[in-house]
Amino acid sequence: MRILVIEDEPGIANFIKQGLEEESYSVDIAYDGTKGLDRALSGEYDILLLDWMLPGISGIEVCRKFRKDIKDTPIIFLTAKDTVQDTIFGLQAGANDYIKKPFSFDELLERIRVQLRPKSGEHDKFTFGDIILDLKTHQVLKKEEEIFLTQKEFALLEFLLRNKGKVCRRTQIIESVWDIHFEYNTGVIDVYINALRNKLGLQDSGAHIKTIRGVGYIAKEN
Amino acid sequence: MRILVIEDEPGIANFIKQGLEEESYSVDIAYDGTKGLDRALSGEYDILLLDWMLPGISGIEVCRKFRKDIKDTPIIFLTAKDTVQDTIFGLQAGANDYIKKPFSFDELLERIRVQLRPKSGEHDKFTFGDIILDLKTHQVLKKEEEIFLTQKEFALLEFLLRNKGKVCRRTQIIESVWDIHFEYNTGVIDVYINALRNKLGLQDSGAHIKTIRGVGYIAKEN
DNA sequence: TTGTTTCTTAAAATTTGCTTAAAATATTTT
DNA sequence: AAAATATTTTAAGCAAATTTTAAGAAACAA
Repeated sequence: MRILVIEDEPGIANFIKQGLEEESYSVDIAYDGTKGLDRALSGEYDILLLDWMLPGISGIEVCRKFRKDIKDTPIIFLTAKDTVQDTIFGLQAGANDYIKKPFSFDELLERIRVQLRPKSGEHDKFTFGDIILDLKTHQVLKKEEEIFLTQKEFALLEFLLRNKGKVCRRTQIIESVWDIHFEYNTGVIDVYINALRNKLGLQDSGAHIKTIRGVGYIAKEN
Repeated sequence: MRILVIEDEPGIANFIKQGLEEESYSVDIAYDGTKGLDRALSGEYDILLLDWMLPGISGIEVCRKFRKDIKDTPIIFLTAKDTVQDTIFGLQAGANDYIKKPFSFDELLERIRVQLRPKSGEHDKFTFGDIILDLKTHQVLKKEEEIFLTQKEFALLEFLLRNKGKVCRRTQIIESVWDIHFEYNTGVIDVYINALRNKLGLQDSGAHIKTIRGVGYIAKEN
């Protein structure tokens, strides 16, 4: 993931760069608006962190001009203190989020993750014991042999494996796999978990789907 | 952590409530602006989720009136679709953040965490002697090994550890963990404390749950 | 001691999940 | 278009785990 920081104060810029690199993002810095806009328009970045007050063109100008060309790269504004008004102009200019200085680094990280989340589908293969789920070919293999899963079964398994080792709450599952964002009272999840467990033959595979009562499920390797 | 959801659509409200409770927040719902404002002004909440369109007083009015009295409780607006303008009014009225409907539950969670973090160091891991409680994976570990706790056991331990070193009164416990806000005469707490002490094997762990007669319990490290 | 509070245990009540089968939808084939 | 097939969802009975109640034993304070 490539991040461009457009920020004139070297102290802040380097602080951000260093921190993000520790999180294994790849970070470039531009120290003024003009250079920043140029680099941003190269289109090689996944997200922009944009200071409000900049020499050259102001942050908001950069934002506006950038948005004319590139619509989908998220922009997060780094606004000074209390200027709600700035924030507002920023949002109107096409920013996706804003964060007030001084901010905690964790906060910045979470903002970035929120913006990056929908896009980041890095993996195209997941392993689970002796089972392999391949997103490209949309296949599930167990020791060379293919296990045929239906759409929903596949989607559910994919979700569980994206979160391997972490608890998948029922609400998360119903959101991600079934795309139901409000009320639900259904036992579908149970039925599909059951189907998965049967089809995958998990007994001897070094993996299992554990149920956590009252919460959800977790895909675990032994 | 107590959260008040002010939202007139029961479907959405309950969905949020359920999801947040799975994350072990304590959630109340108000179905219109007037009631919502009343409850919010009681000052017992750590964060407000506020719908824009409400019967009674509008969300923005609630926000404005609330901010006159209480400055520091974060407010997150749940705004409909694309109305940037609404967002902007919301921020001017004193909201801290906004999230567009329909939103993914994960995004809401991160927004909430971001708001809560600076205030009281919202952790996702707690330690207690040689025991680690992990909120993300919903696991309790003791020297690499997992200790399986039920929902209530987990919630109780979490509450004790959030208040590590501080006395937890029985009323507080029954309110936060069992969500009982009135009279109670039950021995559940005792039963669960007992279960915790047994399951956690606290003898040699450098930690213990001390009972304070007539008052409650306290989780202490030696 | 005496009365109160907490501990411990076991059983009752309740909730939650599993498993099936059948109903409702979608998709493919004829 | 109809029939056949496959997928997805609902529903219901059963099983199992969790939660709560209750009651006697133990610990504590006065």
